[in-house]
Amino acid sequence: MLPAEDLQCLKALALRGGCKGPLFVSTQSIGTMLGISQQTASRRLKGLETQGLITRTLTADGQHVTLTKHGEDKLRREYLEYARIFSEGGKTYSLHGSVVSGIGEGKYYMSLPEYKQQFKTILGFEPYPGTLNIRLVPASIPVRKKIDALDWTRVKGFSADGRTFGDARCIPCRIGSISCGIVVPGRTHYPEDIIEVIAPVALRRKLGVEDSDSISVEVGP
Amino acid sequence: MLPAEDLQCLKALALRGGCKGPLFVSTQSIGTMLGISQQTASRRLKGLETQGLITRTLTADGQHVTLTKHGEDKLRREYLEYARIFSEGGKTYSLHGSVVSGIGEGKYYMSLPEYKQQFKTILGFEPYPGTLNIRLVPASIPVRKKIDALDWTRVKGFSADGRTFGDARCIPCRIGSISCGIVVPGRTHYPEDIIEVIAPVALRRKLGVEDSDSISVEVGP
DNA sequence: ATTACTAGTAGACGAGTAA
DNA sequence: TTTACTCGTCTACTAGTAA
Repeated sequence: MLPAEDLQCLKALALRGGCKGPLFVSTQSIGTMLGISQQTASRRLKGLETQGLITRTLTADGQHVTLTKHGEDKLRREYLEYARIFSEGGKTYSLHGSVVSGIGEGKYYMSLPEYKQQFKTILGFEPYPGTLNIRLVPASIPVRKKIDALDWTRVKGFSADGRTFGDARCIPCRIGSISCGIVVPGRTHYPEDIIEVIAPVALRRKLGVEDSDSISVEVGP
Repeated sequence: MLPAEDLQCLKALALRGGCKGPLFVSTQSIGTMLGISQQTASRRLKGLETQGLITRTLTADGQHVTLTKHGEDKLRREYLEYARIFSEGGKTYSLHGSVVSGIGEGKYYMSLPEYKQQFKTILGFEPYPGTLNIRLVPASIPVRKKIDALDWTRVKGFSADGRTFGDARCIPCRIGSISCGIVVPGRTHYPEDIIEVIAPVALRRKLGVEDSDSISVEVGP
């Protein structure tokens, strides 16, 4: 396999136009570009030439470097791998954790018609009055943070009975084949390792889970 | 800047799904994947964690690795650079060389109406009877080879006066702002450092060049 | 100015091994 | 099984310098 430093150097050359025509560089400029010494840059270029990834013609004040077809192919393969990371795969995120008990607040909020109606619009189902609280495993916390950057829908707050109910946000998700939603209260400082899931059915019963059972939630298209 | 080996490791993790959820790996498996030892793989992962590019949770029989937002951003930046290399830039190739004299064959062939008509169809102009021969600088030869892979149009051979005239191929190009074409005879073994350019005008006169003057040709959309 | 050699050295590597 | 420590080796780096 092509060593990582060689790939880095090859990419830098391509980025400066080394695929499209002879690129005038010096080992000094390459060195500065990659944060290595002039001598190391010299060795790097010689190595790339030996591997048939570039061709060089030395002049008195530098050298003309061009990527060969082989060199360009190596980069294209790399490019396709990055494309696989970001484009393909459908961007479905998985959260893993275990069922925990909330303090029953979720149940109360989900019974309020003002919230209920909004969730129906956002998620396409009328939520069962109750939430399933899940404590994420530590490894899922960074994933949860990335999910934060996705398209959440705002749930508007309201006033009723002389009380103020705050904003929240919601995103669709799935547990197994059940369409659910993750709900996060608006302003309150919410623990980052807990998520609250709502669904059209009583999840605990439907899934046959109880506290400390492990569970997975899928988010994304 | 992120060391090349760290980037390589981060990419490998992302490729296995480390962006989308906790990825179960062992330092051994990472080592095998990257062609390094278990110990080095361990160091690599610890390093990535220290830099805030991944989070890890160790278990008895391996570890769960997840890319952080920061780590994913690093890769996305890299991806965009590759995209710049391959998508952007219009894929205009530059060939550099110096004017040389041919043996007058080009002039003869370009005067034959059967060829003339085909070039008019392909290039959109009636070629001046004569070709400009260019000897490429060594650095341009790999570029020429890449151009070989582009869309050439076949020029059909024919028989006339009891002689057979062979196939050729042709691709549009530009010298300065003049629309030209590169012509390569079909079967004959043609020197790889020489190209023949045809144009609607007498190029030597129009450009004011003579033998050994240097010249650039642009190929591509 | 360049490239790239030699020399000396710092740091990365893998083997062995503990936890 | 794992992870990751120590340790000895050797690679790969930079400085100096020739061409």
